[in-house]
Amino acid sequence: MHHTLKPLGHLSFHQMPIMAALADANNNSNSSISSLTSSLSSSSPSSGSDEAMAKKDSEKYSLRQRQTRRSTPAAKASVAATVSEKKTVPKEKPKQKAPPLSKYRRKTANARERTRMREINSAFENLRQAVPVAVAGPSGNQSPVGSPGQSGANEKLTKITTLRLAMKYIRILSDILNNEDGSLMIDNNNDVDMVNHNDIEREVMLKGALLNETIFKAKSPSKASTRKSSRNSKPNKPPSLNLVPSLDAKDDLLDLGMMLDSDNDSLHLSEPCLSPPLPSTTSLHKQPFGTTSCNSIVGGTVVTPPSHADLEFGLFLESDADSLQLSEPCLSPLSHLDSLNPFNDLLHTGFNEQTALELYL
DNA sequence: TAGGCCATCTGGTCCT
DNA sequence: AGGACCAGATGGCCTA
Repeated sequence: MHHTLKPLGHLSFHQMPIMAALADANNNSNSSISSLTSSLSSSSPSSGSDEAMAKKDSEKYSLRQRQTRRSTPAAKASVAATVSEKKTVPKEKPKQKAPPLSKYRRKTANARERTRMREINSAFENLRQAVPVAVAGPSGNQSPVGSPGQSGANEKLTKITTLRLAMKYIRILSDILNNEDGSLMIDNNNDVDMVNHNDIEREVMLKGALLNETIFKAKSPSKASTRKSSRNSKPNKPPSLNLVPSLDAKDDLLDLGMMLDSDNDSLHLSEPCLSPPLPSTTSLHKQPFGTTSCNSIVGGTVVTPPSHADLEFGLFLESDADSLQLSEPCLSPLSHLDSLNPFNDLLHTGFNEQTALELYL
């Protein structure tokens, strides 16, 4: 895989402490999810060894592990009671099986389950709309069908294919945004092949180029040199570790000011349709692309403020509670980063760090 | 006909 | 207690 741990940083700026805590709390409890995600990532061309395949097969059908009880006081007490009980009473009684639900409750439970599944399917449908047809292009090993309305194919993407394509699409967009030199090189040959054969992806690449160009222009030589000299006057220091924005960060706000207009709700580029979706209220986030980031300590955890990579999801994708859509016509939806992060829901609902990472990779 | 995909039912587990 | 979530089981539909 070309994607290393680096992208995790922009997944977890807000959620890193939460994710770490979740990873800690959910330790050893995510086997089924990880087996799912490992099977999802099996579309990667680099995951082809027989050993790995065999392992995946064995994982695919593995049962989920029983979760250890949460560390609530009541749970702790019950665990302690169980332990002491085991010590004193070697023969434990077989646990009484819960009686089956009444007909009424079984019916209502089924109805709820159907509703839940419908919501999931609805979210999948939104995701299908968001994934352009080309990501499933000829070089992809997914089914050769496109998103509805974008091609003549009437076939619907399966759920698993939709997830894979979404991951691939995000990867493509991330690759584009990760290239700061404007060369738009994508380090995944397979993705390059897909992108080069599709209008939508070409458009994305073009927008990426415009974005890079805009950022480059914004840092005009004269201003850049003056700022550079002022920066050079400061003594070299290690990345600051505090909660308030450092002087460097404030300086960087000037950079941002060159590029951004602001209304009450959002920041946007003076040039239309190319604004990074920075939350206007969070000064820590107001760093221009390509600047070095300083770290902060939040609750004893070192948190890396977002570089441009932190913004890459938000640039192209718009997310609400259960949908993920391309923002149109502009690249940026101009709303808050949290709401734009397609993993936001995952990160706030019990996914641990490893799961989120595997999903992203 | 086998295999993939899906919807639904069901029981277990966790959480509020 | 009841709801949410999850995964196994099952059967229907479709395609190669």
